[in-house]
This record gives sequence, C-alpha cells and structure tokens, in this order.
Amino acid sequence: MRYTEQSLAFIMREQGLRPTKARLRILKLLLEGHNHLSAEEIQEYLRDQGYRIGLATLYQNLSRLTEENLLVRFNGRDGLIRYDATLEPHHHVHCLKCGRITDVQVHEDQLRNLQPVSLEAGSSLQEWDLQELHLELRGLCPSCRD
Amino acid sequence: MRYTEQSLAFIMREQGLRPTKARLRILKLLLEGHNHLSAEEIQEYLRDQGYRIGLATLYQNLSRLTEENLLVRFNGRDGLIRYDATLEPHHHVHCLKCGRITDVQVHEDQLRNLQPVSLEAGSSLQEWDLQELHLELRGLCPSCRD
DNA sequence: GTTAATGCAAAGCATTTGCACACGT
DNA sequence: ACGTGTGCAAATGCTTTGCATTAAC
Repeated sequence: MRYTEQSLAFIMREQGLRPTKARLRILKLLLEGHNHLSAEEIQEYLRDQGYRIGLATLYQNLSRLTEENLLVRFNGRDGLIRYDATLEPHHHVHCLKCGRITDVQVHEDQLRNLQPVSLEAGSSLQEWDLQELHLELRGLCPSCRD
Repeated sequence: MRYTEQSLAFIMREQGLRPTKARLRILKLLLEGHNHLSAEEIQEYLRDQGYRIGLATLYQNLSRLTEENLLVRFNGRDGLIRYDATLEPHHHVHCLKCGRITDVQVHEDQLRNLQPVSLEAGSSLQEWDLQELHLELRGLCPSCRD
C-alpha cells in the first residue's frame, strides 16, 4: 500500500490524464505486486476486488497510460500483450515452462560495455541513433527447473 | 543464391520434414536477404515470384519450421509475428520510426560479463536455470534519424 | 456546461482449425 | 498406395472502434 490514490491522482494530472476510478484501480493493481499482467488478467483481478470494468475501457486505459509513460507494454512469450508499471528501468526473465516473468536489473556499466556490431553488409551501427536497450533472459524458474 | 534446393531439402529431411515446394520457397526467401518478414509479407514476396500459397498453409509451415529450429519467431514492434532464418546467434535493432529491423551481434565475452540481479524481494537469479539471452536495441535507423 | 471517460456491442485482424483434395515417397 | 501437405472457408481470440450514457472538471 505504498501508493495512495492521492499520489497516483497527482501523477496522472501532471500527465494531463483524468484520474478516474478505472485508471486508479489499474495502476494500483500493477504497482502493488501484480506486474506483468495481460488485459484479461487485470480484468479478473479487479473483478475479484469487486470492481467491474469493461474490456474496451480497460484496453483504452492501458493504451492511454502507456502513451503517458505510466505503463510499459511488452510481449509475453504466450503472445499476449502484458503491462508493467515498474518505474525504474529493468529487464525480464521469462520461464520457458510456466511463463512466469521476473524483473531483473543489470548495472549501467555492464550495459555500456556492450558493443553491438551490425551483421548487415556495408552497414554500421554508428549510423543509428540508438535509444533503448532491452534484455530478455529465458530459462527455467526455481519451481520448474526440476 | 547460396542455398540450393538440394541442400535445403537435405537439411529438412534430417529434421524429418518433407521438403515440399512450399517449405523450400519459404526458407529460400528468408535465407536470401528477406529476413524478419511477417506471414503476409512472405505470401506477397512469394506471389511476386510467381508462387501462390494459402495463408493457412503458410502459417502451418512457419510453425513446423520453427519447431524444427529452422526458423526463429519473434515479435515485431508492430505486433506481428516475424520470422528469422539466420543461423548464427544474433540480436535485433528495431527502428522506432519505420520499423526496420537489422541484425546485430555482440561478443560472447561482453554477454558473459552481464550479471543480472533479481528485483524480486528475497529471490535470486542463482536459482534460475538461465538458457537464453536476447538483446533488443531500439532507435532511429540511418534513414529516419533526421 | 463542456469535455472526456465508460461500457456495450460490433467490427477488425492475425492466426488456427476442419476437412476434402493433391502431392511426396 | 500410404501418409503428409495443401488450400479454402470458417472459427477463434485478442484488440479496437462507434456510439449513446455517465462522470470529471
């Protein structure tokens, strides 16, 4: 319960978003330990909390929150779009068996040491304006490795 | 034209796949400079080559070839599933503007130096059996950076 | 009071499945 | 000939859109 409705509402107003009940519920859910959920999973969790929201509204809000950088979307290995509310930059480990996703961090220095080289003939990465680097690890999680 | 139908057919038989015309065409297309295509793009390219293939057949073959490790699937930033026939391990740079994808390589040593740390309370990556590492770079390609 | 958000139903699109016919061995 | 592969059409499943109602400012 680190995030009060007031603080989330304040952040939303800063981004020009009306802090509606739906948006507050979605953000709180993802911030409070239920990261990496798909749209339908979010709907289920909220229903379990006694809050009903239509899928259309949910998708609209997820897109809006993503546009305003309060969420990050990424693809789960099951093909579903998943959402992440973690503010600090981080990466993911996906379990190849159960699909569980865990957040990981890598030191800045280690990332800076990476020197990717283009595999395209006569082309160099120097000519690219690189902006983001995302690392995806895959393997078996502690429960599935047996 | 480095890949003859004979050599591709041989490889397929090794994997227990019948080297049908459809499969040979798909593999050749992806191997010969048209990597990172979506299913519909593959269909278009093959149509331009005078070879018509139904989307259902195409999807079935893409799945089959992926299962036998002759192709790798990955998600483009446009949400489409894309296919990659490059044999050597490599990573991708995605252009945030035009969606173009270029293959890149990173030295083994640099990857080994990465020491990801779990962000989950009381959890360690030591307990994971990590198997794959995929890097996704994003930025503006030479044509789009202006 | 205006502007934006909600929710339902319907539409859109990529992908998969079922089944009759054709191809590879 | 046998088992597979192919292609069409229909089904599926995730996501988006249209539009009238409701909530936020």
